[in-house]
Amino acid sequence: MPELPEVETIVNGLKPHVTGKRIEDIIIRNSSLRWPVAHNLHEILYKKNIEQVYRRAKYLIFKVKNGNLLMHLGMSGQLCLKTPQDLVKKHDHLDIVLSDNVILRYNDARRFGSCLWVEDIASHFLLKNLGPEPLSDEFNPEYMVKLAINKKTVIKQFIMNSKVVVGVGNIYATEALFAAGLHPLKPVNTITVAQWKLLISAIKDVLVKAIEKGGTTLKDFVNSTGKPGYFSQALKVYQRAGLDCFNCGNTLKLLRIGQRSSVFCDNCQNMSADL
DNA sequence: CGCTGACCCTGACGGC
DNA sequence: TGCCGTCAGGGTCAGC
Repeated sequence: MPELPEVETIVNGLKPHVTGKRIEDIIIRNSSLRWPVAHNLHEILYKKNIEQVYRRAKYLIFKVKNGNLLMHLGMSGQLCLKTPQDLVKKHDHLDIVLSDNVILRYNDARRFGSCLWVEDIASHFLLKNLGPEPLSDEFNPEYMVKLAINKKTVIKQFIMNSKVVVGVGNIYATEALFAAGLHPLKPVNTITVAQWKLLISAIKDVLVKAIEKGGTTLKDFVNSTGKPGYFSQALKVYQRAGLDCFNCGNTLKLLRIGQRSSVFCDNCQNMSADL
């Protein structure tokens, strides 16, 4: 469900309602997420103040005294602001009850998400090997050229690898490759500096625009207030296999790359080194 | 070390 | 109406 723009949208929505609030209760209805939710989470967090809320990769981080609550939404996770009057629904696995009757409610049908207590973010095994943020200056052509030397990995899997760069999931990888005119199966050691420049700008551009639209709702993405995002209307190739390319009119093709579906235009997206 | 595929889980959808 | 196969925005991990 959520890629970087969706998590960013949720974090931005939560910030004003959560920052500075005190944790009054933790209700765990189902602890079997990607990793088991600690049974003593209540004791750890009780009466602690949420000092800060921010995003790293696709993780949401709630900073409190002496540590952090690290959350990931997996494919189907939702994190919404609720009140005590809101009914508990199917797959509402976790409530973080805050002062002023604010409830942060985690819902996740597939339970691929996680909720972990982490004392030191920098050294945590889930975070310490992550690559740079895609919207940072660290994510630049020189960095990618250096990483791609001698690697035959195909470009789509490369940009979706969080050790290379974080936050680029299947939707935005697909869209950025189309925008940059690069075939998703192109080996990374054949990509020129000019092509890296084009691709990196395309990734930054698609992520920024998606954040501006409040994320992409394909099926069930909602922000912290339960509203959808509107970037799906701007998608050029994702979920459009078999339809006409907006650029050239050719039929868009579908491939499976690393168990993920990949839509592309074999006329506009080429394998060669020319631009 | 790097890459591939299996796997975690529920739900929606299409074909029969 | 139901059963079955397939697919879905994520990421880890074993095995080669």
